[in-house]
Amino acid sequence: MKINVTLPDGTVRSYEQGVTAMDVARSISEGLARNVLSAKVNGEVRDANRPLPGDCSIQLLTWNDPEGKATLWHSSAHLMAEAIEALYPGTKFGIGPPIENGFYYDIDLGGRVIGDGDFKAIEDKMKELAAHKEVYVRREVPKAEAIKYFTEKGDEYKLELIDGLEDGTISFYTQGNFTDLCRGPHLPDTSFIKAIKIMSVAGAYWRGDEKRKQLTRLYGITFPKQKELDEYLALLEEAKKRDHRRLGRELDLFTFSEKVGAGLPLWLPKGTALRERLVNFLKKAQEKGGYEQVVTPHIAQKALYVTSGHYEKYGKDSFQPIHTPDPTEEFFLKPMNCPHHCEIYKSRPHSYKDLPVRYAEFGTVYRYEQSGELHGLTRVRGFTQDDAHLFCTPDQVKAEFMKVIDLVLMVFRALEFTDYEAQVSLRDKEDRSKYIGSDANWAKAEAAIMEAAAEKGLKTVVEYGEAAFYGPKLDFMVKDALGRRWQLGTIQVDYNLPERFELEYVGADNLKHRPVMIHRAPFGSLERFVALLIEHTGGRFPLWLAPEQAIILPISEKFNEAAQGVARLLKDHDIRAVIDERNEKIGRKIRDAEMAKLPFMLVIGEKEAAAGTVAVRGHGQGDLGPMTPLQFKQLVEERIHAGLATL
RNA sequence: GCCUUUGUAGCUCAGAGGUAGAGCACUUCCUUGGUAAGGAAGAGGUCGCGGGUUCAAUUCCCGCCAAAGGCUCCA
Repeated sequence: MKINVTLPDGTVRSYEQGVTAMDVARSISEGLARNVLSAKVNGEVRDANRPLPGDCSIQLLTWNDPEGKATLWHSSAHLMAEAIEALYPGTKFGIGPPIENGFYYDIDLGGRVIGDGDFKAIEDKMKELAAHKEVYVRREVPKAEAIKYFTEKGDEYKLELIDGLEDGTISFYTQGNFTDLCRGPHLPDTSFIKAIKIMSVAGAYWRGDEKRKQLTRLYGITFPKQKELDEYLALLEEAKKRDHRRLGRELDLFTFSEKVGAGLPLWLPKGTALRERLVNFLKKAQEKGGYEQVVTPHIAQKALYVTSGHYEKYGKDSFQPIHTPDPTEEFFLKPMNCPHHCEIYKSRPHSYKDLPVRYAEFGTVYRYEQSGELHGLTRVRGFTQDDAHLFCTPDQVKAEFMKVIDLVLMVFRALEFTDYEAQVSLRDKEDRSKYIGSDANWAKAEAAIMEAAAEKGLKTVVEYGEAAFYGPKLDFMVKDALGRRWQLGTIQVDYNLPERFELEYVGADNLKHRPVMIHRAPFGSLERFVALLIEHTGGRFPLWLAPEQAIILPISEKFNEAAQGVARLLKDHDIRAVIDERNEKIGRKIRDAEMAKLPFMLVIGEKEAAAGTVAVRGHGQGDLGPMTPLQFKQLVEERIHAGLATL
């Protein structure tokens, strides 16, 4: 009996029944066989050494395929588990999947504590086992047998996992002395794993439930070549140089003080200048879009948040009430601007002719984030949202929503965030108790978001359980230097707060109607947005945003006066320039300016002073030649326009 | 909040049971120099905070605070 195997290029080869993907690889070339980690058979990723099911199309997977990487890492997780079992007998195992960069295994060490001092021993053991070229053996087992095996082993975690599986779909993989419940697929043998690094250890709740036991999660990464591990580690080091917490200090943008409090950023003058420029940029765009600025206080009475639902939802987990001499009064720091904006809307009657009404506020809010969650500027306890609330009639929702999408995308383009993901954040499928409002309202809101996103041709991913408690969201997610996803822009459709606040407008029928609210923030928060902007630009901000656009460098102190003249001239033309008047050589001044990532350096010495010019040098570009301050001003303007031309 | 790790000068870091060191930054002086670090001198630290052990703690132990990487959470 022969079977026909179709390769990705369309060629069909004939093999004996029982042939494996690895055999196919070997028949093509030995070199290929050495690199095959697993194979996609009729679209399903399987072990390379598993017999092919019959006539099929296959794609051999190597390190260059994401699924190939996942296979290596998944098998590495098993290898790590084997090493751990050898080093720490009695360890129980949770789950050990491959992830974006490497793999982890959740383990229960029965009271033993593992720290990074133990990593070397685990790595060494893994290397030793890998060198044994242990074969990964797949075996399909009946559920009863699987239960028996892990009952005898005393591993309640695996038993719980088996409990959720159907009989007939359960498989074990064994390599060396270690057997695991696993769907696979796996490598042919452990020798494919050449370079091994245990990265970190963390606590992780079993099944992601904080009410259940916290297991020890060990993160690791492996590669088929040592060189690739070295390169990966070097890449991580490079990424750390873009960390906004580091650049924020180096570029004098912001700081924190233990005395002020964790998660309460202090913006330094340069950071403030950057932030103000972002604010003004958006304000201008919003004015064009028919928004009106409003201002609301930082605190409000408890009753406001009882009405909005925030009190019930977050009251216990937020900053606690502010008291006054009157013991019956309780004020809260505002965690959101929307309740205040609802009250502004309510302050006067509205006709359908006035809608949509768009209230915008750069509103600073305070949320008591869990201490373990605080992270630089991306997760803080006091931050400013570029918030706005649009009150519209039901049939205006979609058009308004689409306009907001345009605004968010314009902002992202202006700041060169090309790598974002649009995420539709919906309710938790199981637990509806976390949300307010009727199913009908939620259905309407979800439909509005889906339709608007679709009509805008936006590629979206859907995430359940990510909605706000009052409505679904369209979130714009961006990754930081280390690949962590953060929500920046957000747009939310809300049928619920208008109900709670009893918002109304008079329709053409002279009857009262309920408006629909759209919450939206293109940046999300200034803090988080600036953090991501720092990481994406590496501190080399777009010219229009740079806190300082140029630094004037006198060749010697003799030319400080000439430099001041140039500085005045540039200032008159709205170019932000400073002077380095230090008693240093020009080479030193240039080096320091380059390190400070200043966009332009203007050198002024005898020649320039006489000719009324400056010698311009671009950051990372070298000498751009002499020009007059006015010519330089034109250069700056051209560069800014070129950068914003795509808007 | 939970797990692991860390906390020494403005920054990056070394150090040891007997009250501390380097480089850079800073100040002063010399130098007035043409495109990525000129030279010299000086100043600067309650070794995160609070307890405990000890003749003696910054070092060992405990608690707290803060930070890092995760988990959970995220209006």
